[in-house]
Parts: sequence; C-alpha cells; structure tokens
Amino acid sequence: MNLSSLCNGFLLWGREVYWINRNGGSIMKEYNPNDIEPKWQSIWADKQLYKSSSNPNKPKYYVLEQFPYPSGEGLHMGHARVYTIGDVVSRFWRMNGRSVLYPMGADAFGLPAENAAIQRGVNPRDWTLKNMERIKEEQSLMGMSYDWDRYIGTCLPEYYHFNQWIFLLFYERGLAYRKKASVNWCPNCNTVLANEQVIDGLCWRCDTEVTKKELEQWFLRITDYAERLLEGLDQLPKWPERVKAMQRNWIGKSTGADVTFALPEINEEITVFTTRPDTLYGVTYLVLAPEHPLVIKLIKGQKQEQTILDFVEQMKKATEVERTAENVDKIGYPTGLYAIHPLTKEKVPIWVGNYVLMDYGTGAVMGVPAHDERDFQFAKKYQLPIKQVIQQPEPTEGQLTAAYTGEGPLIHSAAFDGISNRKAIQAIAKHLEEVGKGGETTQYRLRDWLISRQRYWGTPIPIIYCDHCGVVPVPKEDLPVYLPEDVVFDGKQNPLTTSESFVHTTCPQCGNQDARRETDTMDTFIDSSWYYLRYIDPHNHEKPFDSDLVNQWLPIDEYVGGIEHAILHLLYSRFFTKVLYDAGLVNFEEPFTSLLSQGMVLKNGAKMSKSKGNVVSIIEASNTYGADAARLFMLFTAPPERDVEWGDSSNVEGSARFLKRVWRLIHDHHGLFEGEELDHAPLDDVAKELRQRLHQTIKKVTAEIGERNHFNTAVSAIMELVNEIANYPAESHRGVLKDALETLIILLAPFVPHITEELWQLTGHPKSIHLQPWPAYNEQFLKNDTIELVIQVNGKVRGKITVPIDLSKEEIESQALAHERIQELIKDKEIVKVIVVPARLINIVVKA
RNA sequence: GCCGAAGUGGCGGAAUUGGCAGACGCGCACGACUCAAAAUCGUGUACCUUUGGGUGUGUGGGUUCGACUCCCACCUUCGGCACCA
Repeated sequence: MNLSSLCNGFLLWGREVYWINRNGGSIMKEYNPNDIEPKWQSIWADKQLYKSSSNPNKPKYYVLEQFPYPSGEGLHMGHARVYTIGDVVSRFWRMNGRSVLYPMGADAFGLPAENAAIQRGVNPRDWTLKNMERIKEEQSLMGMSYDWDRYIGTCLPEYYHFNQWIFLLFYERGLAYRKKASVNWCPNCNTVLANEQVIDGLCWRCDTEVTKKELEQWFLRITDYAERLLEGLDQLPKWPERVKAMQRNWIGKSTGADVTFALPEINEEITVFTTRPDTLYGVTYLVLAPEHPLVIKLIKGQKQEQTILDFVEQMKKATEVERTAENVDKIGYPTGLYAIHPLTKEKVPIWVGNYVLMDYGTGAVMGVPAHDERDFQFAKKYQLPIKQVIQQPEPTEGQLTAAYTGEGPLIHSAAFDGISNRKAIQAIAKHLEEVGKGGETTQYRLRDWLISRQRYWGTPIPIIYCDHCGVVPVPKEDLPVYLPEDVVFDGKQNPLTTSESFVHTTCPQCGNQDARRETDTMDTFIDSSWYYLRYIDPHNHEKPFDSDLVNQWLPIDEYVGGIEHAILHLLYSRFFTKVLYDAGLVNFEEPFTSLLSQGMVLKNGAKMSKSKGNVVSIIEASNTYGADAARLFMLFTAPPERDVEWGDSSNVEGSARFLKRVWRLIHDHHGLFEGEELDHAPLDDVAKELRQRLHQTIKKVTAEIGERNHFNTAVSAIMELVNEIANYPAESHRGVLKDALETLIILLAPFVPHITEELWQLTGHPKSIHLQPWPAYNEQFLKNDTIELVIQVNGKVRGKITVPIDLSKEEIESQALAHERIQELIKDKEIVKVIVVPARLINIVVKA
C-alpha cells in the first residue's frame, strides 16, 4: 500500500488527511484531542454508527446507566464515570458480536424545574427541555455511543401518558389506594415524601427536617410484594452484597407471633406482635402506641384522661427525629384498664408509651421486663413487676439488675416449664393458635409507597372525584391527562390547584359536570421505575411497550449506577417489574441481572457539589485533557466500585501522557502502514516474545472487561504491551510488530474511542474501528518453550532455573538440587522433602 | 446492638485456583537531550541491613512444605438498619 492508496481510504471518510514524517525530519502531527474528538463525534453521529437493532442471529446485550436529571448545572465527572463504564461495556460487547442495546434518556420531572419557575418565572418545560439538550451535548462530548433514536424524556406527554396507564393498571389490580394517614411532610419542598425519601429524619433532596401531617394520599401496595422482593434478592448473584443487604434491611422481615389480649370491660381486644412468644408467661404489662385507635376509648372517663390526651397530641406533632432519637427517654402513662393474659388469665395493666410505634407491627407490645432491655428500663422507671420465665445459667441473687436475653429452659410457664426457650417460641405460638389467641406471623418494616406529591412538575394522577360516583379512574382511552399551562407559580400552593380548566371536569361515569380532578402529581420515582422498558419501544402510542420486544431484550445485562439508589430506585423498579410480571406484560421478575454500583468521583476528598464549589464539569475536563484522557483516568485509577479522587492534575495527566505515547509509537512505525514489504522469515526469540505478550494481553483484557468489569487491570495490561512494543528492536521481525500495533489500537478502542479511531484511520483502515471484531488470542502463542521456575528452601526464594516446559518432575527436582547456590545452602542439612509444583516452583524442605 | 464492605509502599492500586507480595500508574531522586526550561527518553524507588541476609499485606493465634488468599478470635474505617417489640 502506498501513500496515495492510504489517502483513498481517508477520502472514504470524506476527510483530507496528510501524513507528516517524523523520522524524515519534519514535525510529527501532534496528538490534539480538541481537534480529533469533535471531528469523530460528528462523523459517528452522521453515520449513525451506534444505532441498535435486534438481530436474531446475534445474542443480545442490554447495557444501561441510570439516566440523569437534567438540572441547570450540567454534568460533572461523577456522571461521566458512570457513562464511561457503560460505554466501555457496550463497545466491548458490540465488538464481540453482540446485538447491543445502549440507550439514554432524561429523568426530566422534578422539583428544580418548578423552583426555577417560581424564582425566575421561566416555564418549567422550556427550562427542562433546554437542559436536556445541553446534557445530551455533554454526553456526546465524552464520546458515548448511545443510540439516540431511543431517547426518552419522562416529562413529555408521550412518556407520562404511560405512567398514568401503569398507575391505572395498579389501581385495577388493587395495588393503588387512597388513605388518610400521618405522612412525612417536607416544609421546604412543600410536599409529602415516601419513607424511602426520608434519610435520618431529613428530606432526601434538601436536608430539611421532615414533619408529620395528617393527609389523604395515594399509596402503592409495595408491602404486598415484601416477601417476593426479599426472596428475589437470592436470585441476583451479580448484585453487590452491600446493595442486597441494604434492601434486606429496608424490607426488615421478622418472624414471631401475634398474641391477643381480651379487654372484657369494654368488650375489645388488643393484639400485640412479638418475636419472643417464649416469654409470654413473663408479660407484666402491655403498652400501646399513642396513636393506637383504642387509646381514646380506653382512657374515657379515667383519671388520667386529659394528661394522656395531651401526651398523644404531643407525640403526633413530634418529628421523626424527636420521636426516635437514641437518647429520648421512655415515657408512659397507665390507662387504668387491664387486659386478660390469654394463657394465665391474669390481669395485665395497659399503658400508653412513646416508645411504641403505630406503624410497625400492631402498634401494641407486650412488656416482658425480665427478658427485654427496653421493657426492663420501662418497668424499672415505673415500678412495674418483673417476672422471670427463662432460667439463667447462674441465677442472680435478689433483684435483677438487667434483662436476661440469653437462652435457657422455661420456668414459671405452666405446661411449658423445662423446655428450651428456642423450642418454646414455636410451641407457644402453636398453642396460641389452638386456643384462638393468635399464632405465628411475620412482620415487615417496609411500608406502602406514598406517591402523591403536591407539586406541578410531575405526572398528574389520572383520578377524578365525583360527588355521585366517588373516586373514578380516568378511562385509559382518555389518557394522557395533560399538565395544564394556565397555572400560578407562587411557591405557596400546588400550582395545579390554580388551573380551573384542569381541576374542573366531567365525571366519566355519570357525566356530572362538577367533578374535580386529583391535583397531586406522582412521585418522580414512578418515572424511573419502568423507563428501561420504554427504551425498547420508545415511540409506541398505544401502550407502554410491546411485550414481545421487551421480553427479547430484557432483563438488563449490566446496569450501572450509584449506590444512592440502593434502596429507592432499585427497590421500586423491582416492585414494578413484579407487578408487570403478574399482569402478564413481561416474562421476567427481576429487571437487572447484573448491577455495577460505581464509586464517586471526589474532588479534595469530597463528593462534587455546587455548594462545596468543587465541581469538575465534563466540559472543563474534556477541554483541559480531552475526553479520552479523562475516560482513561477514571477507568484506570481504581476498580469501578471504589471512589476515585480527581485530585491534582498529575493523575489525569498520566493518562494523557500514555495516550501521547501510543500516538507517537504508531507514528514512529508509520512505514509499516505505508506499504512496507514485510519479511516472512521465521520468528526469532524477540519476535516470539512480543507475539506471546500480545496474545497474553488479548486474553487478559478480554477477561477483565468481559468477565470481571476490572477495567483498571485491563488498562494496565495494555500499558505493559505498549512498554514491550516500545522496547522491541527496530531490526527485529516487522510483521509481528505490525500485528501488535494494530491489535493494540483495537484493544484500546472501547476505552478511548476517539484517538483509536484517528489512529485506525491513519494506519490505513477505511472502516471505523468501532465496527472491528474483537481480536482472538491463540492458545498456542501463549506458551513458551521454556519456563522459569523458582527454587525455594523452606519456603524462601533462593534461586531460579529455566527449564523446558515439558520437563518431568523428577528432572526438575534433580536440576533444582544441582543448582549451585542451592547446593551451598543445603549441604549440611537433611532434606525432608521436595515439593515440585509444575510451572510454578520447587520447594526444598530441610532440617538443620 | 444487628447486617454488609474494606484494611497491602509516600499515593491510586495489582496479585483470577493457596505457590516469586507490591504488576501498572502517580509522585520522588538521579542521569541523557537542551544555552535553559518544558516535553521526551533512561535508571532507581517497601522497610531494615554488618550486603550474608532479615522483616513485611490491620492485630493475635491456627492449618499448610508454602497464607494478602483458608480457619478462629479481635481491632479500625466506611455504609445500611435500629426504642422495629
């Protein structure tokens, strides 16, 4: 191939390229990322290089990153890291012959747009759409290979139409319901929050302390799926253990028993939940949560009525923090009434106490001070009786000083005396069931998902209230319920309530013209609970997606995202998928087969944030170092799940330096790609070594990306190859060198797509490198004729020998023993034994 | 308290099955090139040392010919849950 034919190749790309010969004395064309990166980005876009289509002849691979919220601030390197990881994976599998789906979108509903409307009078839609465009540009700047034809924005009616559709599906299936409840209220965001969105008593978005409010709200019955959400985790071996642990904690399963105590005086019953039915005979009192519905009835006409009512009111107003902080004292009041113990028929006093929570279990607990720390404290404080029912190994003299929570045989427990408390847990629960006073049961910490939000920029809940018909769902054919434009943003009220044209409507059931629309919108986590399904069929106007298509592509093979969604988004998505499965719309129960939870990109040891002023934007990084160097740095510096420190510039410069080195290496050998006549002589030892290194590198890089997601070690293997090529003597076999250089460029392509595309073109290849098949290694070239073995004496390395690869154990042993230095070391000693590990080492065990 | 993850040079990290600890990179030092600097290239870089060697992967034990890797106990850091009955 001569220079003009090379240029022909370049002309296919529609670009004029010239070659400058460094060795010839003129200046080598410098590696300038700001030059080549935008060029290739626009060529890739024009050629639609990354358009995906399902090809029945190829196995599919669906790789996805959590889509961004299009804020006004644009994207920083934390975002870039997520996308880079996904991009490497998608490019790798594309080159490995998979039909890859790699889409992107925007999680476009949310409060900041609305706050911008309130503060600056902008239209939330225009503001959001503008940001979406900007973020797409920034993602393209990093060289991401998304299939933009599948782009979705959740704030568009084409999308939120199907949020409403799915909401109605939940409603039909009895999984969406309205109830009046004490809910979490963020006074800063002016809206309610789901339990998952309250972090340590603070709003997940703005860190404002969350208060309680009594409101009628919409919930999704995620608790119906608690057990399946828990069990499903066991089917996810490719999820990080910590994410699964977090979900397990959140679901919070505990097994125990319900116990029913009768209240003959007022003809009622109190049911308590306990994990320790074995201590039932040690109950000396009951405690109700202040919010327990029976409290009012119990205290009616009692001495303490007013005191307790005041206490209950105070508790209802308290924030989560005030109520549950660790140093909060236990406070209780006796109601004056007694319940009947279901087995002993003894009278047990009923108290109301701050430490009992209404929304866990039954809102009532039994007090067993002898065997429970909290009950012990409470009983001591209020001088309640303490009754031991489990025998301690060494009984304490006189009064107990602490609860005994260990194991032991039961005492003072009637027929159950003498049996171990472990066995008694089940025995007593079973007995309760027989006598109709309770029985084994399971409780979950998980609570139903509150999805109503008193905000504008979200999906309207498709419900109409009619004075005649009550709650009426909007018929599916009337969807979407559009967000109205004639609203007032004053920050004081839900803007939707200010749109008369929206609120005032006709009842679809009876035609009543005085019906009202629901003015709350949906939690934006609804949007992200199924968006990964919409990418499959993004332009479907009839339904959310075509089930056959979705079943072809899903589940997602690799899902990349931050740990901050370990519970929220990932739990909700799993819930949605299970509901859609039950509805027969998808044929899988878990949407994400493999989860890659990447670490943060830190700057000065802290997460990048606007308030800390330590944000490194994508634009800044790509201008300063180039997207390729920035990508390479983040991939190389640590495995993906760890945090990386963007730090001082030297780290990123190291990556840029490596790219320059590769650039020069290729240019130094440009003759190879300009029609140099290659010799066909047999390979000498140096050439064989390079070939071996090359094939080792292919093997290593393939496994590190394809099997382990260890991009850092993949990059370091490529660096080693570069070092070896750089040391390869100019006079040695040229064909091997050419092969090594070309393969090097291909191996680097998923990591640094721009520079490799440029170099691929410069080395005379007319078609994009990103359409190249991934190189295969040859097992035969991995091996050497000889191998170096380590000789140890008593486990310490004392020498080395090089032997033919197929030398027998016996011969290896005799050669090792014959080794000069080894002889010296073992000459006065008795050889106890000699261990020969083929292809590794010889260990000679000696005694002095 | 319960659950989970992690502890390796000055730094980021590597060691995939129990087999040469510290690959690769950053930083640093010295050298080459240069009037000089940058860039680049080369050499060195765990610690101690009497230059024979000794020590070393959070700590203490154990298994093994051999342990960063397996077992037991513990310490520290980070994360989740937590008056959850």
